[in-house]
Amino acid sequence: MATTLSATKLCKCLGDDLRLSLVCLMDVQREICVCDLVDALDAPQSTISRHLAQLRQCELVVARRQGTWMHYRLNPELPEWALTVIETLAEPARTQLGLRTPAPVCC
Amino acid sequence: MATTLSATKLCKCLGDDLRLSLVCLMDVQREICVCDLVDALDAPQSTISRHLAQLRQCELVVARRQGTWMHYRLNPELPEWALTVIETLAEPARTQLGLRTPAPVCC
DNA sequence: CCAATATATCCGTAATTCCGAATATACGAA
DNA sequence: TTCGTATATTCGGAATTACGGATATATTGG
Repeated sequence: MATTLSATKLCKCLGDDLRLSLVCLMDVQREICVCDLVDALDAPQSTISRHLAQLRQCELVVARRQGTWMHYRLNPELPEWALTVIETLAEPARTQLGLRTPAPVCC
Repeated sequence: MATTLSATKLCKCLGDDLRLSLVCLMDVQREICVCDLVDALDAPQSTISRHLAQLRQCELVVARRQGTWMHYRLNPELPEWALTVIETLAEPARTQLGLRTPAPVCC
């Protein structure tokens, strides 16, 4: 089910406030753990986890386990066009979505 | 109902094969009329028209009437980041969606 | 006014996506 | 093993979106 990333699929992933926020946060912080994501964005944990799963499934992000924590970051093997899109969107998205760069809280 | 374009909304618009195809075709051809779109993409006219309406409503594209024909093109007042996203996606999308640049047929 | 062409909109239905509480799982520490 | 914390998954229902045939509208030419 890990169909390779297509332009349409990338856009679908980014076409949701919460997922776009997640991706933006990962774009600033090289790596960020779920607890930080949960309290940076105001949404229940299950919702965030579900969206993270979706991003993982599209191979937009990868996760690394460290003990109980999961650290997420953008997939370093993203095709260049995908990365360009993300970085182009990051700035307008941050202001539009009211994201302030959160200081790493836990981990 | 013409809420200004946001990053999320742009992605939502582009997160559909048909709409992305439409946008790609407008990105190559400066201007293209509906009949050309209809026979470049293999979809019923009402479907294409509906998606065009959606793109119009998000202000991603603008239309110009010339007699019976409608000519569509990317909104020239698109914010720069939006245009960058579109142009970044255009190339991979074209091959992924199997779009060949169609020779203008009518108009 | 009428017919023909191009395009848009309506509308009922099908498909997809989203939500969040509840529950399950994974891991470290005691 | 048992507990506590962190995260993931399940599940049923709500909401959104997509589809396309039928129909409406707009425009030109006769």
